[in-house]
Amino acid sequence: MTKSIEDCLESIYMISLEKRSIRVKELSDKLKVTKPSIVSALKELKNENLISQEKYGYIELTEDGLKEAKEILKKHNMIKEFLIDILEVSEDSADKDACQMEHFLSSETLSKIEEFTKKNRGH
Amino acid sequence: MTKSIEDCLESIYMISLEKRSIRVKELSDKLKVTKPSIVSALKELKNENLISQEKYGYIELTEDGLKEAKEILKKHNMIKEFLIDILEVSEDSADKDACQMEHFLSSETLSKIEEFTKKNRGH
DNA sequence: CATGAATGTTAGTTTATGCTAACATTGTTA
DNA sequence: TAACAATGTTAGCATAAACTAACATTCATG
Repeated sequence: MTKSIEDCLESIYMISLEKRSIRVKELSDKLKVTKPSIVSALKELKNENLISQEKYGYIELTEDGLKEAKEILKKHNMIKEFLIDILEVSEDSADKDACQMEHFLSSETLSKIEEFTKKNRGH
Repeated sequence: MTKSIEDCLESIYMISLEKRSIRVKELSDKLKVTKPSIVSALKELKNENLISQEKYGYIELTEDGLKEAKEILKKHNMIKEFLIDILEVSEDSADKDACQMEHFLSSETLSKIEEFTKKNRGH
């Protein structure tokens, strides 16, 4: 799965935590890309059976999609927590940077970040 | 300047620290991309007057290119140092991850990383 | 010094990610 | 309920970054 498609799945899940219906427009606003860009990401997510959507209808996560999205968000939040709690980065920058880092950081660095945060949070 | 072009400039500088002559082949080996990919990056670097190269000849940094390259490498090393000294990531992963992070990290996160390393190195 | 190996270049293709313009559908409201 | 606003879709284009295949040049050595 590519970065843009993963971002889209992640956003679908994040929105789904607050409201039942998810629309192209909301994703387009959240991710700050145009609606056609969202539509093409959705097409791929449908191909991979991670979401379902009737034409012109609402977007829903499948069971697989939900599982995948949870993992992505978990990683995102882990990095964000590190940036905010350890490095004292502002929430905005932390969110933006975590959104990039989540896509390529080595598993080694990822686990070192997690470990470091556990040990040093609150110091 | 895009990521791939910046990577190329950075590698030219790194190689230049060890030997006088820099060739397409060395860059292609170092960056693990094919020679045509290097050639197209070099073309852009020439356009921006950051390097000079005669056809089929050696690659040299211009004054501007040297300045730019030094800044890029400084950033790279700063991130790498953080990953190694603070998070205790292996050199290989640190190098690989720093090479990605250097391209998009917010200036805020960058300066927080630098600050944190200064304060905590050796603890 | 001729030839083959190494290196450099060009042209063209592919994939990822974005965009705009044009059009289709749906929803709202005067 | 007709018309317009909002939303969704399609088609086509642009750029970045990679690739392969084919070809050009240079170098090294038999």
